[in-house]
Amino acid sequence: MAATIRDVARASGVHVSTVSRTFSAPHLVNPETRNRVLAIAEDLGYRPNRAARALTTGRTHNLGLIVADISNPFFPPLIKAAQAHARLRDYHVFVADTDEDPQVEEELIQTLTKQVDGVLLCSPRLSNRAIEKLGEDVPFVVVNRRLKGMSTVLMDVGNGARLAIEHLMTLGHRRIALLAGPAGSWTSREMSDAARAMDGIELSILGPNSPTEHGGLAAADAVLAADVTAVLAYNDLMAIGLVEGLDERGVEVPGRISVVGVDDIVPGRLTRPKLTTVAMPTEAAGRTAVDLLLQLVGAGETATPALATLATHLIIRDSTGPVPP
Amino acid sequence: MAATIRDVARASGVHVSTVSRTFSAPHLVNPETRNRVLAIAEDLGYRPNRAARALTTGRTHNLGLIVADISNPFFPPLIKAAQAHARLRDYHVFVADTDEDPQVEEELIQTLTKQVDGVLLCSPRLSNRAIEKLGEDVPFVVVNRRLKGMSTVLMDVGNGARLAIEHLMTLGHRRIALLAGPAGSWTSREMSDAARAMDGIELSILGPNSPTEHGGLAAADAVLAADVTAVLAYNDLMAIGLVEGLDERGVEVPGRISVVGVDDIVPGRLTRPKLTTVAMPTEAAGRTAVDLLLQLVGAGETATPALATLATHLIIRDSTGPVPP
DNA sequence: GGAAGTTCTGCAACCGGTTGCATGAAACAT
DNA sequence: ATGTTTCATGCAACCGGTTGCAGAACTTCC
Repeated sequence: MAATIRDVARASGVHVSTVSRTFSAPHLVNPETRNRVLAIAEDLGYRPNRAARALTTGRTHNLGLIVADISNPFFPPLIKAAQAHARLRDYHVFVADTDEDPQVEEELIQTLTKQVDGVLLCSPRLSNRAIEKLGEDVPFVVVNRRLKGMSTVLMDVGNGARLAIEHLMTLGHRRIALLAGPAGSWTSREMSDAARAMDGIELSILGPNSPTEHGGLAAADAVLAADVTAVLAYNDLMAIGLVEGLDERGVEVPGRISVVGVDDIVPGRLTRPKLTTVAMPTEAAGRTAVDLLLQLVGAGETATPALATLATHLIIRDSTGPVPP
Repeated sequence: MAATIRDVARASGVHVSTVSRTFSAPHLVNPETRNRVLAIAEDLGYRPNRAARALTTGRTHNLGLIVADISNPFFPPLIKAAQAHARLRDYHVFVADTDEDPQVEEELIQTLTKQVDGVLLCSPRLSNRAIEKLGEDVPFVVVNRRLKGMSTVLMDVGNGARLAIEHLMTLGHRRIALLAGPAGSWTSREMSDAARAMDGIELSILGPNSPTEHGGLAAADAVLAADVTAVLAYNDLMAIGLVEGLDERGVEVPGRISVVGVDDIVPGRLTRPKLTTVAMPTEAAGRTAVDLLLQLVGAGETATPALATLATHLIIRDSTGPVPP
C-alpha cells in the first residue's frame, strides 16, 4: 500500500498536521523539520492524495473536457493543447466524448461535476437553458458557442470568411458560393453573415448541409448548378468531399472552380490539390479556454465571465487559382 | 453548495448510513425507506461524491489513458473507443499526452496513480524497467508493446503485412519494398519479420525512416532506386508522403508503383488515390484494453496478466493495381 | 410463550488529508 | 524581570462518504 501522511508523521516523529503543512504551506514549518519530513517522505515514496485533499479544500485540481467527437480531426489539437496547458498548471483533465448526444453530454457533466473544478465545453449540443442550469453547479467555459453570462472562447470565422473571399476576389472571382453547414450552427451563421456583408461579389448560399465529406460530395451538383467559379465550404471535410465530387464530374480544381475550406485539419494538408483553408486557432483555443477556466475557478463566486475571440488566418495552398478565362 | 449525504439524511429523517446504503447497497434497505430517500435525494439534486467514496472503498472509478501524441491521427479513435467503453462501465477517464517525452510520461503516471484504479499505456516511450517499477503501484495495460508480466494489447501487424504482400502478389508484384519505421519500433520489426518470411518475392527493406509524411516523401528516391513495383509502408502517413514524392517525380501510383499503408487513418481515405491499407483495430484495441484493465482492477492482488492479440485486415482502395507490363 | 432467525436501521470509527485554535518556547521590547 | 510578539507544532474537528457491529422490531418455529 502507498504511504500516507500518517506513515510519514510516525516515521519522522511529528504530528500529521506538520507533515500536511510541509507540503501545502511550507513556510509555516521550521526549515529543519521540513527537510527531515521531506527526506522521509521521499524515502517512503509518499505522494499526497489529491482526492483526499480535495475533500477539505474543495479543489480537485482536475478539469473536465467535453467534446462532441474525439475522432473529428478538428478536436485532437485542441484537446492536446488544453491538456498540456493544464498540466503545466498542475491540473489533470478528464476527457469525455458525447458522441454528439445531448443526453450523454448532460449526464457526463453531472457525474463529472463533483470531481472537477471546472468544465470545458467544446461545441456543445445541449440547449442554452440546460447549459445555464448546469453552470450553477460548476464553472464552465464554452468553446465555439456564444452564451450570455458564460466565459466563452470563439474563433473569428467571420473574419476568416472575409479573408477567404478577399483572396478569391484578388484571383478575379466574383460569382462565389458559400457551402453552408448544419442548420443551427453558430459558425455557419457567422460565415454567411460575413459573406453577405461583402461588396462586389455575387453570392449563392447553398445549404444547409451535413458537415462531412459526404455532405460536400453530395453538394457537387448544386455547386455546378449555381454557376460559380469559387466555393467557400463550411469546413475542410466538406471541401474535400466537394473536390472529390467535382473531380468525379470531370471538373478541375482549381482549374475551373476554386475551393476554400475552414479548419485546417491534417487531412487537408495531405489531399491533392492541397486545400486552401481558413486556419482555426485550435491550440490557442484550448490554451485560452483553460486559462479562462482557471481564472474562473480562482475567482470563486465573484467570477465574471470573459469572452475571448481568437483570430483566424488564411492558408493559401493549391485548391484556389485564378478565375478561368 | 451541492447536497451531501447528510442533507439527504436530515431531510428524510434517517441516518446517513441508511442514505449511503440506499445508493451503494440498496438491497439492505427497506423498499419503502429506500424510495423515500431516493425521492428526497432526487429532489435535492444529490449525487454521491465519487472522490469521497474512493477514500474508503479504494476504488476511484477513474482510469488513466496515456498516449504519446493525441494529435497523431492513429490515437483519437482508440481514445474515443476506450472512453466510451469505460463510460458504459461507469468509469471516467483522464487523458494525458506525454508529447513523446518519457520523463513527462513517468511524472504523469506518478501523479495520476492515486486518482485512478488503473492506467492504459499506449505506445509508451518509457523503458521496460521503469514501466515495471511503476506497475507496482497501479494496474497497467500496455497497448502496442510486448512486456512480460503485464497485460498487453497487440495488433497483429505481422499478419497485416502478410495480407498486404499477398494482395500485391496477386496483382503480379514480385519486387517489393518495405519502408521501415523508426529503429526501435516493435511494429516495424514485426512487419519486417513477416515480410522476410514470405516466399516468392524479392524484398528490399528501406529504412529506418521517420514515421511521418515527411519521412515518406524523403524516401521517394530510395524507392525508385530500389527498382520495385510495389511498396508497403510502415504507416499511412509515410505512404501518403511517398505517394506525394512519387507524384512530384512524375511516377504514377498505382500506374507504375503500388503503395500500401498501415493504420487506416482518416486522411488515407481522403487522399487521391485513396490509400490501400492495413486497417488497425484501434477501436477494438481501446475497448479490449479497458476490459483487460477492469479485469485486473477487479481481481486485485491475484491478477494474472493477459495478452490480447487483435486481428488486422486489408482494405483495398485505389493506390494498388496490377504490375505494369 | 420463548428461543432463534431475519430484516432494517443507527452508531461510530475510518479513509487521507486540511485548518482554526491553543499552547509552549524563543525572541524582542521596555 | 516582565510583558508582548513571533514562530513552530500539536490537537481535534471536519470534508463526504463507507462499513462492521449491535440492537430493535418483526417473523418463524417448536
